[in-house]
Amino acid sequence: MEEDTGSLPQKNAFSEWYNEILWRADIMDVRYPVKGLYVWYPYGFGIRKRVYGILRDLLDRDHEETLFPLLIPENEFMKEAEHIKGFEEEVYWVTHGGTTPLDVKLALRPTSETAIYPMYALWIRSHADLPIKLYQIVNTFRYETKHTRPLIRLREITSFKEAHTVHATWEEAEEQVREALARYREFYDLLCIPVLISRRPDWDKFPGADYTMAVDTIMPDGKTLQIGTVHHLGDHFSRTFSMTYEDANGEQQFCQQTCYGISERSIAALISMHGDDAGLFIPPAVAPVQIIIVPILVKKRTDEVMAAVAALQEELQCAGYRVRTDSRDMRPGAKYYYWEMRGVPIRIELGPRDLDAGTVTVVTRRGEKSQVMRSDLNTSLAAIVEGIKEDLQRTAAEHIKNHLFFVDDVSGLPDAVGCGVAAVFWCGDRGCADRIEEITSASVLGTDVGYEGIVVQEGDCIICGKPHSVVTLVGRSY
RNA sequence: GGGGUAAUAGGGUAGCCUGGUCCAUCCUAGAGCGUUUGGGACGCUUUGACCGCAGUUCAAAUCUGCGUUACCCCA
Repeated sequence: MEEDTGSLPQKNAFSEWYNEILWRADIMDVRYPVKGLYVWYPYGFGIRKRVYGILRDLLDRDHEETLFPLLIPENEFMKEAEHIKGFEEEVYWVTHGGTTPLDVKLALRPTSETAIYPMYALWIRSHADLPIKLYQIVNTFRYETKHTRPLIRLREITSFKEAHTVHATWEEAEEQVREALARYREFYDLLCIPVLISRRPDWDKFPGADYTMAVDTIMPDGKTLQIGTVHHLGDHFSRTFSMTYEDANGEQQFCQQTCYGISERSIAALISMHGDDAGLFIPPAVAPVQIIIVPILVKKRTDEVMAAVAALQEELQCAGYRVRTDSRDMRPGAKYYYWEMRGVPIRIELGPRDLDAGTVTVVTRRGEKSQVMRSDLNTSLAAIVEGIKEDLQRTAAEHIKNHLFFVDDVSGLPDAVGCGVAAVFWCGDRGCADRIEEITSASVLGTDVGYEGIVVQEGDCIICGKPHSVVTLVGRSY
């Protein structure tokens, strides 16, 4: 047994592992005295900054970033009936200004449709104004009554990236849904997180959408985590908010819309997918520190080693790496554990032996150690970074493969769902879905499944046997 | 939605049942000094806690109620 200076709960005790790694790896401080609100440590925020940097870069190709107000007046918020019904139990209201009751209550946005669309209605006049593709990264509020969980179920979502697009036709909007999904897939590829895309069943779609496509991944305990959604809104909101445009024939038409979002659940997935018993493992692309240099100091040669370390850091920085030297007065071993917990993908040790041999010692977060000639360092590092990415992708892909089961018989369903996600054929009938959920005490995640591991798309419904039923994912979810 | 358990230094804990022994135990972490340094160093000195509010009592970390927070189980 390790000393308690070191040991993290094992990852197969996922719940404990997750709770503990958040503060051990300086991601979040969960001790803020309000339920469901948490504090980002600077290191965790550094990860967030890079992850959202990637997301920004992806969207900035053809979207523009914007910022709408946090507060939404009650009259606007209450316009879209389905939307209200979906959110009314979880909205925070601002009711007073100082001690004076407000004439019009103000909602803390649970999402921003009703903040953005009244403005869109003013901005859009003709087909020449379309399409509009804007996004913002904001905090949103939901009065969660179930158990809150850092990064996963929050009362203040601190990092909600929401995009809102407007199109002339339903088909164009549908095309945007496909593009958004492709963009999200690209995003999660860069984070080495494999995803399952599916169309949520009707009863589980976004309130006020024509349909909802969801991006899920599978957590270490086999439960799914929804880490992105894309909604085709049709003209639900444009009718409510009078968003019309004049088409080429001079006719007024209702706009067609989409919206899609990703939250800090993406960070939860990143942590959970790649971490291990020793701590985090952050992909180089988003690691706040990509390379940690640990000097090995012996009294007689301290100055010599420190000079070499300074030169090394300088060189790596110029090569574009985020690199830091740990010159604290600790044993080297203690530093190794420290940076492994924080998921730094590459460690370089430099001591007297390296100095004499003209080498440095490079160790990956997975523990692969190599002596590299100082003169070859740059090319070697490039290869090592590439190897780490492949390692993470392969490991993550295997995890999904090992937790996704094709099930063609009801008797196998509970076991499959007990340890992962089941792919079954389902006829689309609500009664059959209820039966599936009853048997598994899990949820029907969705149809139109996008995952390369699934080839057969049609078969007999697992409940009623109806032919030409479609592949459907079933799983327990967070 | 329903139930359960818990809250003592920065983190983890003992003490609580049976109130007084407690200006609260131990591990870890923090600060200072010195010796060390290729996988969690050592010595000396030192800082630091009974979740909040009410109640019972001569006396509360300990008993009661409420609140807050956290975790677990079931739907």
